[in-house]
Amino acid sequence: MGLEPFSPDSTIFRDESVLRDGYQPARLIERDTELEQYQSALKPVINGAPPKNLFLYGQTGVGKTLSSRMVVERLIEDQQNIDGVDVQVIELNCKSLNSSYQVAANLINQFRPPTEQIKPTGYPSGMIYNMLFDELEALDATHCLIVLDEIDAIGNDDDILYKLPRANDNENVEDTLVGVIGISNDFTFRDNLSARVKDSLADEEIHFPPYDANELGNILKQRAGEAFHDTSAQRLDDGSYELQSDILEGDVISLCAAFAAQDSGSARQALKRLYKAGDLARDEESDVITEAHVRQADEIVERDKVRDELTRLPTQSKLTLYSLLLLEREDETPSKRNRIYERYVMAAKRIDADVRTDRTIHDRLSQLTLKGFLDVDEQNKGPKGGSYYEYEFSIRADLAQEVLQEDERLAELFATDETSTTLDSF
DNA sequence: CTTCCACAGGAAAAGCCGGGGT
DNA sequence: ACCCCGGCTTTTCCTGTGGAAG
Repeated sequence: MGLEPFSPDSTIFRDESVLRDGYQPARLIERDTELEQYQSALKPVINGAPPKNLFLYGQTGVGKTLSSRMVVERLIEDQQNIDGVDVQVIELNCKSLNSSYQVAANLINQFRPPTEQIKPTGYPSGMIYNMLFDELEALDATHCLIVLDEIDAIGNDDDILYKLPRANDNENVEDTLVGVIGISNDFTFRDNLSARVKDSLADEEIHFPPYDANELGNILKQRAGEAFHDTSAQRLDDGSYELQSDILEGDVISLCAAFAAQDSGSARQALKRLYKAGDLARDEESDVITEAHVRQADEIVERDKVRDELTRLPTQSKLTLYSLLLLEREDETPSKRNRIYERYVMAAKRIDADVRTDRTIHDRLSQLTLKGFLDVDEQNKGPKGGSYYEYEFSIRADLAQEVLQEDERLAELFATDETSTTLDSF
């Protein structure tokens, strides 16, 4: 087959990395209140006082990590001109760390040179904290701020969130003033923290609300100005942006913003759509990004997201979906729980999975509905039928089938299914 | 210091049943 | 009177921990 030669873009993207995750814009917009709050919460540090412990929370893609990084950078820069204050900051993403122990071990390794790294397991839990305290004590600094991103990953084991904020009070560390900044996507995480942690960790809480369509629009304009050819963004006095572009058709930005606002209020989601729309235009060798590209991009992004969530579902939920898929094929949807359960039992037996009771499957169905995969319709026919729910797919059935087929355990259901359609012998 | 086991605590599942709307 | 929803309680299962034993 003939390959097209690679050649750099001349029409759409000037610098597409601007639209990627992790790009740090020169200016973080639409988060003024939060930045201000954050900065003022760190003021004690500059005055040489013990730092406050902070807790930042809000959904993904609302600027928590970026805000934190910017404020911290600014702090480090400014403190250089101030005598008697020397701040060190260490940042740790706790995403794949699910215990206090692992967080502590990783922190220690961040302090140590590569030759003196410790193993991530094996030490008594008391010792690991002492090692961490020793490292903090030995720091050549007056303050140490520890930023723990995605801290909700550590789950219920919140020991370290008690020990670190209290390190000074308990005289574990005396020469360095320690402050903890926790960042979390999970609203319930804070509530589930033990009382002693809640007390010590959250001197101040900063809430990051989702962006509205207008705010997302400005963020997109700001980035678009850098990302695309023949496009420039101008910041106005009121903080909003004005865009001039030969690449982006009129409603492209506001449409991306609207889709993302409706979906989650996440800047990441909005940027993804814009990026994807640009991709589509490039693939078509179009000179402009049109509204149609955005609609198509939205569908793709949305589809990928659903796909992702579906893949992660436990086997029992997938079996439940499979049952509904069978009914859909037989034109029996919407369908009530009993009918779904019949199919479920057969399917579960066939792949040798545990067969749950109908009560449990009922719960699964509610969950799936809550997640937006299914739609439910309440029926009530009185004495000659009673009341019950009818379920049907809210997502496209072929997408569900696609994902289910990829599941190892469910694969054989489809394998036999292709050759003989004996399943509807009931 | 490792390995093994027992135990606890929590989460998922099962079981129970009153209620709601027609 | 029909039917099953959904809250509540009980049971079972699972995982992680700490302590004892090798």
